[in-house]
Amino acid sequence: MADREELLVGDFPFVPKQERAQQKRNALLESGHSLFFSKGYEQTTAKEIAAHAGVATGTFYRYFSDKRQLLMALLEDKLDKLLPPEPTWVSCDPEALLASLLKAHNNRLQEVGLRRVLPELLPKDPELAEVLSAARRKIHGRILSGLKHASDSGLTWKDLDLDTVTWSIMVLAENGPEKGQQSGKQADFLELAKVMCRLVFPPDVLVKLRSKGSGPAE
Amino acid sequence: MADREELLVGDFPFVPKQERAQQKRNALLESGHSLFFSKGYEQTTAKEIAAHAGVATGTFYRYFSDKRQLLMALLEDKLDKLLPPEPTWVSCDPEALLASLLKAHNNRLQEVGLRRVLPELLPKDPELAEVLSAARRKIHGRILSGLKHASDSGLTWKDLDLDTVTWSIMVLAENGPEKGQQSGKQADFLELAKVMCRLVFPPDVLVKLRSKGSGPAE
Amino acid sequence: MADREELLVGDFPFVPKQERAQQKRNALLESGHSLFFSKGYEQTTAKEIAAHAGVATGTFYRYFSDKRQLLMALLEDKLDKLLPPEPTWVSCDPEALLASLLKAHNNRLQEVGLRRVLPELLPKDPELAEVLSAARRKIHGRILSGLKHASDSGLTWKDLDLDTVTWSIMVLAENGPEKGQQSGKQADFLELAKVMCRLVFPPDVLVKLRSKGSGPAE
Amino acid sequence: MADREELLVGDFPFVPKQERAQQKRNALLESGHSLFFSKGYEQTTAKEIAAHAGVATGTFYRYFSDKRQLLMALLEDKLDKLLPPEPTWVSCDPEALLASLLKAHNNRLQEVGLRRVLPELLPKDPELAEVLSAARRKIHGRILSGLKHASDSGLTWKDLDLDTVTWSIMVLAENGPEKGQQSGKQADFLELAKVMCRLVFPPDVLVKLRSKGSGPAE
DNA sequence: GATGAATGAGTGTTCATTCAT
DNA sequence: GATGAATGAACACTCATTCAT
Repeated sequence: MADREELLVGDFPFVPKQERAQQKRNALLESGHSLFFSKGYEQTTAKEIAAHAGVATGTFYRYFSDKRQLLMALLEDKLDKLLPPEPTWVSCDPEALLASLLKAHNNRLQEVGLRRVLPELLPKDPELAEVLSAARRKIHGRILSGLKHASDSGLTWKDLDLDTVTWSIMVLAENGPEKGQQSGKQADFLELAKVMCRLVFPPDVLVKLRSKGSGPAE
Repeated sequence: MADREELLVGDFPFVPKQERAQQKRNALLESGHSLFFSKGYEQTTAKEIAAHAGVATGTFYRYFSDKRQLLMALLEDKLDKLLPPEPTWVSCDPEALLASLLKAHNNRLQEVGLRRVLPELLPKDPELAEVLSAARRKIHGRILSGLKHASDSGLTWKDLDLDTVTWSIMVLAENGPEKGQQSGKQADFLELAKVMCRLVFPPDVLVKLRSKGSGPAE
Repeated sequence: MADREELLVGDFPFVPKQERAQQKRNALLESGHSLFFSKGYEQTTAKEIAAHAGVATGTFYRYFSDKRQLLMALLEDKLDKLLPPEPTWVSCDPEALLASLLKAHNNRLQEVGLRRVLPELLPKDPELAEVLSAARRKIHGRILSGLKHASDSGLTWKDLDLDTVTWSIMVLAENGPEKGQQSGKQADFLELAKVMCRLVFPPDVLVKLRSKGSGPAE
Repeated sequence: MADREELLVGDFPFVPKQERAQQKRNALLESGHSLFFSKGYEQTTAKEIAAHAGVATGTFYRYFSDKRQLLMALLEDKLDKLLPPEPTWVSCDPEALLASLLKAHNNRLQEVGLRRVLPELLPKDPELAEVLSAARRKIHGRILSGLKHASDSGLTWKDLDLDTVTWSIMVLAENGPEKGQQSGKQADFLELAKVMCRLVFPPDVLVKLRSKGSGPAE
């Protein structure tokens, strides 16, 4: 890859093999990520990933048993970053707060970039599906837990099923505005946040929260 | 293959060629549909579709210029069925009405079964993407128009962006409960309908509508 | 093909089957000819030939065992027309006479149009090659015989091998000017005739022949 | 495959990769050449060429983008060898000289062996046709230029069109005796040379040239 | 460890030929 | 006889994976 320097300088700094290996592995992961993202999974060949990472084809198979495994590694790497923090619903301005959370979450999604490959693979890779499903369950749990806090404080609608609301929020966040090029208008994050808040809080609660001034954040 | 009728009816001399051809074409469409659905588009070969339909490889190419064209034919066939009617929001029980609409829509989606292939192909087939995008725009338009009616009658929230609400309803309907195998809980249609109605009507409006008596909707 | 008329008129004129068959056979031959000519042999499919002749694919195989056989039939049909008459060398103006013969021959070649397919097939079809070789031997024989007449009358060069001269004349005629688009200049038939005559007659013989007056040729 | 050298020389450690690759490329070229020659272009499959060269199908496509490209490479390789030197007409024995040139040219043609494929491909590959046409124009130019020299020295017939003569010589040389298996007799090179010389020089000029003894070559 | 040339099963597609109607 | 739908072997070409160097 870029080992020429060592040869010139001698074996001096002696970068531990493991570290060099890690670099290569990361380069491959990174290349896989960017190629999967831009061309899709099936359309990306192992050779391309290797070339893009500056290593030989065979090297690819030293670090990953196959293309699929690289994807799984990618997922493990990135999936944690995808997990949003448990949202705080009770604040002086839940709408604005939620909007900023949504924006941040969307950026993470964008950066992770797996939206490009997942739909292609989920249906035919049950293991992958399970991994992802677990992640979604985790997210679902966090949101639900946040809602329960608010609900326990009597701040939410009484007639809505919290589970359904949770699920709705998650779906709306996942298919967030950014993806919405397809549908006509680009709803912006604040409007989306308002919609979500409407599902959670009766309007008067929002007014009350706002009037509290500096509501203590969780 | 599909000669069963003759067997039952006896030797009615001539099955018109066109009809036989239609039968074969349909068998291929059907096979394509079910294989695409179960294995995905890329993983399904023309040979397999032909075999599954009980014809030879070459026969496939008599009826369709290639795999993609079969998919497009499938889409044309099914896309109209996918279009939901413009929902009527104003009724004595919008929630129940909406729930039944959602259920019907979901059945259509299920039957059409393209959810399996579309995610795989959309990113790499701009024409297909355009066709679908147009369909979604149409749906979006219908929902929005329905909401406007209700809004003009002063029945809706005043502080929510109709476009965003429309988009939210569409997204929620598309990713409806059935798909929710992935996320833990299966929200049922009525709960989902309630959530949607909350986005549209203030609770007191719903009460008023209900009290109006038995207005028959659609 | 165009049998609908009979059905309307009844069995009245009763075109003998053989004749109708001949018509179809000829239509197929003609279609084969024109398609082979314009697209080459391999590039022409049996289906196309049938369609162009206005009959069904299967009908093709009633009249010809396969594509190759149609070509052979074509050859037999056309090869006789290809045979030039034994040229008369001794005339008052051999050059002009030869030029007109060349022109006529070239027209025949053009019309027959097999130059398009023969090169493609000769190397891989020994039987075809033999048929053609026989034809060429026949032509060679005719030219040689003509030359011998002239030679016996003492009109030709004495130091040239008649066989080689014959062969040269044949080759030049076959690759005649028309084909010469490829090489830069388009030699015209008279110049070519002069060249051929130079191979046969010493210049003074030509002068003598010319002075003989108007001997009618051929 | 072609490692015989190593076996003889011992284990000279590294056969440079490039050299191994060249060997394989050459083996493929050679296989292509011999298969095209014996079976024709269309009848030869890439798989066969690979098998004949002792490599796998995929390897073929490492060295050549497709079958056609291998042919083009073959042509480039061989076309230069095909170009005859500008013939020297003025010598003490033009006939003998020409005969030996013809023989040499014929050997080259034979070795190149493209006569087998060109007729098959020329009509349907305009690029190939252009490449070949250019080569022929070059040859035509060389011959014509040689003839002009002789003509300027007043050694040639005055009544023949030089262009036509040039073209005739070229055609005769191209369809040289060797190809003449098809026509009955095998004219030999000397006789053919005599014929060509007759087209260029009046007999008395030849006598004069011969009597000169050691005529200076060009 | 790293390389990249080699592999060969697998893909979509064509077309000469057959055969039920 | 005539039809044209059906056949299936064959082709050019790709790519995940292996392995000699």
